[in-house]
Amino acid sequence: MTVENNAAPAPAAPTDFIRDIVAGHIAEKRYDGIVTRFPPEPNGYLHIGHAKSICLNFGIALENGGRCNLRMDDTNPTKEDVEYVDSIIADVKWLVSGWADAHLGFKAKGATTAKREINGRTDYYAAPAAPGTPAVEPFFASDYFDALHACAVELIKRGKAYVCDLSPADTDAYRGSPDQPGKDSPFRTRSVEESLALFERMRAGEFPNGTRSLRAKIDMASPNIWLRDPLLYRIRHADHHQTGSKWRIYPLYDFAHCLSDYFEGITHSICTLEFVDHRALYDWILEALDLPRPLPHQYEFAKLNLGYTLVSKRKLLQLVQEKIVSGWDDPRMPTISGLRRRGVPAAAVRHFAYNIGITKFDSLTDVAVFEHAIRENLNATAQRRLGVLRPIKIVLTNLAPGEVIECDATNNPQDENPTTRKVALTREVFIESDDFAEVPPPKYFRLKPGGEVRLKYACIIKLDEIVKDASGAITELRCTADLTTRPGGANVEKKVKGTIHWVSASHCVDAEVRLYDRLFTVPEPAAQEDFTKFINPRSLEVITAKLEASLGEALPGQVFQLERTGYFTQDAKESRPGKPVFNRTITLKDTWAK
RNA sequence: UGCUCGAUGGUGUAAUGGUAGCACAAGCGACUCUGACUCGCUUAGUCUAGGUUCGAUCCCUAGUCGGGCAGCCA
Repeated sequence: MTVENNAAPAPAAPTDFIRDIVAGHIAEKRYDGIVTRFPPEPNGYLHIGHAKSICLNFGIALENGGRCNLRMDDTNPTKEDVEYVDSIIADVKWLVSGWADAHLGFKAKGATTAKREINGRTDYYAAPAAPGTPAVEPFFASDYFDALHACAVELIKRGKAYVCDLSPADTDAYRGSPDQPGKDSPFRTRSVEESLALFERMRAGEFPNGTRSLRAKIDMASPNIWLRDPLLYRIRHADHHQTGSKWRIYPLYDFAHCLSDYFEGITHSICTLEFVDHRALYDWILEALDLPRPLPHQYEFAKLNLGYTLVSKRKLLQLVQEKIVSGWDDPRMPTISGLRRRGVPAAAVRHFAYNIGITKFDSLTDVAVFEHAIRENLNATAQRRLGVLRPIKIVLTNLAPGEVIECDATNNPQDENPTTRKVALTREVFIESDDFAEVPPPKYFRLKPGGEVRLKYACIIKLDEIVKDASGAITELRCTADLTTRPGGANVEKKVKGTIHWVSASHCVDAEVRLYDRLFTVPEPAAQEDFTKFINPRSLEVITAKLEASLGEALPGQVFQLERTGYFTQDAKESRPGKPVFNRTITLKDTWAK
């Protein structure tokens, strides 16, 4: 069982230029309801950049009582895989869970488009699953291959598309360049009948890859390159992860996407800025088909750039393939699955997405904004525990061997009515080696020769003696515990400057702890010629820590604050009973850092 | 040098013709049985030049700078 953390308050709904547009459409009653979609290609794992898009699309659906369809944009069989389909479903569900689940658009398993007539015009509609449908799944663009094919045939019949025999290289050459108009393909004037026949033979698999294509007949001299008779279908003798060997031709993005949006009744098709130039084509295709229902429209926003982070499926794939990280879900990865494994709560990701806003400005977001969202959430929700990362032994000489003093430790001081648990104080305890200095720097609050410090929840101790071995290394610190400073004792109110964390040497568990740091040493790894040269050599440090005994039974998915140290979660993948593994989600802020 | 999108403190984002605000970061201070949290204070901004207007971050013109586009990828 996992414990989900959605307890932190949700931020107020943001406003931005896209939400303003939607609000305008609602005011003028332009659509029956608001339907958005999140349409990843299943060729990699989702990352923090996708989370921004998910939060936007689901947020708009949620705020307007609408729906956001999850759709696999799987029109290129050679790059896609079911592994990715499965991970995307899991990641979207995780991110949306406890927030917009009710607005997540899935379809009945196996359902595809329904063909129907509206006012004498042919229509295709892909309905969402009715409430209570037992088996559901995401929408797939590949579900629409039949409908898409019919639309392509219709376009040919209308004289708006033609089969072109130009090779890929010649197609390129004929396209011209941004400042040079293209020239018409010699096949542009081919008859409708001939194109229809050839397209059918393409579909039947009669021609090799690249020998022919279906093209829209628009304008080879258009200043917009995407209007220079763009390809609609290509021949691809490849099996598809959903449709098997049925198809030998596959639609391209521009043709499939606008129509998939239309089939699903999408009202607002939101994508990133690199598609601005495609919008004219999006509109052209839908308008060329004379479709009976209201048409969707495309709106673009700037994708996320995050400091010290890579936000590109292609580059993340490279990290995985070159084994620079352990996998897509390596806790250092900015993938949703990596963040989840790291211990980042979904609510923190959502809060972050809301905080950064939606604009058309190509910005670089400071990773501190993300870290703040994580700490803010975890501070409110995480149970506190004691754990020592780099132990140094203390002997409390006035406690008898075997003597156990039970102390009440607060689980979360942020709670309105905080609960407590028992921790054992014994003769031998560990403290953090950072919390002792034989030669203390200025303004050092912690344990030092002749000094006093409070063991949190226990009592004040005084350092009497430093014991060293033959080589001069410190083996233990001998201290006296002032038990009158315990809660309820005569001197509880005694103030010392430093309060430190500790664990009993006899009441603790050893755990492998993985200390993660940022993966890159430069703010913009993507801007480097070779980002693999800027991997942070200290992005992972593995230590054996001494943790409070209760952490031996920690639940995966639950994030704890090790007091004064940071937030940690049990590794869902590699932690084993009796051999726990913890991941550091993030450190606490440290304003004393030397 | 075609088309296209953009530019507000260090960073990100509000203000759409009427007091430039918020968050993060940074600095200082208070509090503290977490050098955390919280609280208070401080530093710091409308790319440039014209124009319209009583009034311009906002509208117009020109410029400057930056992003994107020439896959049979999405």
